[in-house]
Amino acid sequence: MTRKSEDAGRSTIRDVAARAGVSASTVSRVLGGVYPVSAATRTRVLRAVREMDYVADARAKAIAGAGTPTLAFVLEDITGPSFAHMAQGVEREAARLGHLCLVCSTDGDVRHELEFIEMMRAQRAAAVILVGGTADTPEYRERTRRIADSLASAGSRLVLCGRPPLGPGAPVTVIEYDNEGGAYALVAHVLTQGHRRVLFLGGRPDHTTAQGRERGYLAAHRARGLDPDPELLLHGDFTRDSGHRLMRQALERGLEFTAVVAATDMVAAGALTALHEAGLDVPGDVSLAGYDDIPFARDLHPALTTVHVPYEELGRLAVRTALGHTADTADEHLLLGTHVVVRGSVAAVGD
Amino acid sequence: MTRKSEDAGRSTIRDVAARAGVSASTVSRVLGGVYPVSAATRTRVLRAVREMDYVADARAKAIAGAGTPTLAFVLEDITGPSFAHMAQGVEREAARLGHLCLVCSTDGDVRHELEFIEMMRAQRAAAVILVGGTADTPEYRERTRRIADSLASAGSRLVLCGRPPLGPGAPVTVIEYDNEGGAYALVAHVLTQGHRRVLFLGGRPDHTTAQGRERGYLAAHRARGLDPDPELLLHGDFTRDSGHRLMRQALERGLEFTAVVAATDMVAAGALTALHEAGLDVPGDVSLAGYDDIPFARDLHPALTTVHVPYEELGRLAVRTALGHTADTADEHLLLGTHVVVRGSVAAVGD
DNA sequence: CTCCGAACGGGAACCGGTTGCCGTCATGTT
DNA sequence: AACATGACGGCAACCGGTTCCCGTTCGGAG
Repeated sequence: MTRKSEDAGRSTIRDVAARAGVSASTVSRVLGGVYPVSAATRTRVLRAVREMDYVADARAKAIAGAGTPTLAFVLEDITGPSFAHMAQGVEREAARLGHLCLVCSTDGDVRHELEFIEMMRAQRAAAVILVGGTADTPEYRERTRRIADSLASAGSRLVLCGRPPLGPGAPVTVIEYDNEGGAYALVAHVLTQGHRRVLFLGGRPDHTTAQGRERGYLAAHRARGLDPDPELLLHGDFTRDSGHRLMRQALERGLEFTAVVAATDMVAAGALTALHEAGLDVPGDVSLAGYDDIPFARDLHPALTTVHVPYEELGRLAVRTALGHTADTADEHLLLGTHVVVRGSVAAVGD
Repeated sequence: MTRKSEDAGRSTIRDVAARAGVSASTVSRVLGGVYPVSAATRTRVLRAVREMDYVADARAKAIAGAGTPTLAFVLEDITGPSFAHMAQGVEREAARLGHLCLVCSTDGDVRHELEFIEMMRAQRAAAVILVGGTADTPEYRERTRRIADSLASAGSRLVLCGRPPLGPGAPVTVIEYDNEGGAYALVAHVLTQGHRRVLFLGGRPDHTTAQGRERGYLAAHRARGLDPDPELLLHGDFTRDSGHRLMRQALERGLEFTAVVAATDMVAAGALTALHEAGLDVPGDVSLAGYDDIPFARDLHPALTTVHVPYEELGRLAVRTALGHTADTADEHLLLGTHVVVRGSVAAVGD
């Protein structure tokens, strides 16, 4: 057994110092950077470091004031394609800037979200990024605002990514994309094709993202002087299964419609399968549109007309603005644009 | 300005102690747990903690020997559906066990992977989980083995999740699923339907996952005394675009085949679109199968026959076994089973 | 009314780093 | 040859916690 030198990773800066025959401060200086150290000493120290396979403890560094800050993001479900793209944006930008990322999924449970944020505060994360929409209730706003204050006073910052602001005065950075505008444009496109009964497969009624898209759906109708049948406004969640179930129920109940707009591409995918199962042709018998422009949208048959959202960019921006600001920066709000991607799933009515 | 008490987050345990009129040790004891503290003192301390919104610095705790260990996972691309599910498994299990997760994507770049692992070592992560296959070269094995030793000697552990072992003696935990077996079963199913010229849309030739699936493809043929035409074995990567491109090229080159087996569902999705674009019917003109059973597979048209892989379970297991073992546990190797999911995209030949 | 032990709380050392301050030594000037 | 000067490197304090060890104080038993 070569225990002596093989007890590598456990070694401290003092062990390295001892082996190099210098003091701990000198090792720190050699590793740290700019302080003048003679070439001979530097060489000895570096050799010791290499031989012992020494890596400074990042946590000790952090506590001593050196060390790169960590940043954290909290999301509902990493397997959702749009979440995943935001996460990718966050992670890439953080990596580019040399920061580490902590990640937590909450499964949509507010209690988990709270716990995690507390942990992030304990970790002294430079910023906490909340990714994706949520149920918007008064309690939620009050709670989140308290968290924002708490983080701000600890020198950190809360970032809401794809989630609306909390109202004026909260120390929060918000990077959103235009749910309502995107849905408006999409539904306008569908109406332009002559459709008049457009089924909307929405999300949970209290979910901010779902609400925005629903508002767009309604606004597009009103702008043309139309008043959509309330029966055509269905609620579920953002999963593929929800789309499948809602669509099947709609067909069973004999609802009449010539087009379907789904709150997400996932929902649209499930709906599409339900339509196929019912023997209906898309877009021959009924048109279909989604929202998010996930990569898969092109591979549905027919390829899905949808709304493109710059998810990765959203994540990147969140990181950049979060790190660019200090505790007492005013609240900030960026709204990214979206655009309709026309593919084959929406046809003119009666074609 | 109520600066006095609002300078919350920045407060240390000594500040809290001062406000409660006790020593830092006492605060630590109240918060920490089991040491006997009188009810009166405890109350005073807890009130001070609440008033100051104090949270102990997790990094300081960690360095002092208390504190929950962190664990880290490194993957190629969080937006890949199968990676995302593994990530979800890792994250959920870690959360259940009260651990925090660091996450890094490498974009398939080995240099990034190395950098990140070094960072994880600096963070003194309890375990580093490498998620997903990789290019398997001698250098890779040697390098990874060095990393494994390095982590082991630092009291941490390397876990390979969905990636093959490094050879005997490396201090590594491996949780794999049976790529070859799954592909074998899938291709056997296709051959049973009477297909004899089966196009294989593979991944990168040096990628471990791709290799396993390719071996299964070959083995299934040989088991029936068949010798697949080498022309039918194509290489790309695991993306949707790769599947699309490969399929289109195959059609342009006039390759003859009655079925297509794709290395992943993503590849299959791209291939399906290319087949549709060429005016071919699936499974009428050509059968198609994928691998991974991502949620979307059901919503392709026709629904995709594929191989189900317990990705989330894989991630959970990785965490559990990683944390269950100490530095000098022998290397360990778990192989999870897979099974074929028959949907509509493979039909009997000549039907 | 002592004496003893348990319950409680404080001081100080320690975890593994960084950094301000100061002493030493070798050099370059005059 | 004496002196100023700057390059190096060590000591010790500090970051924010935990925990060992020891001194008080208080209660009950003898």
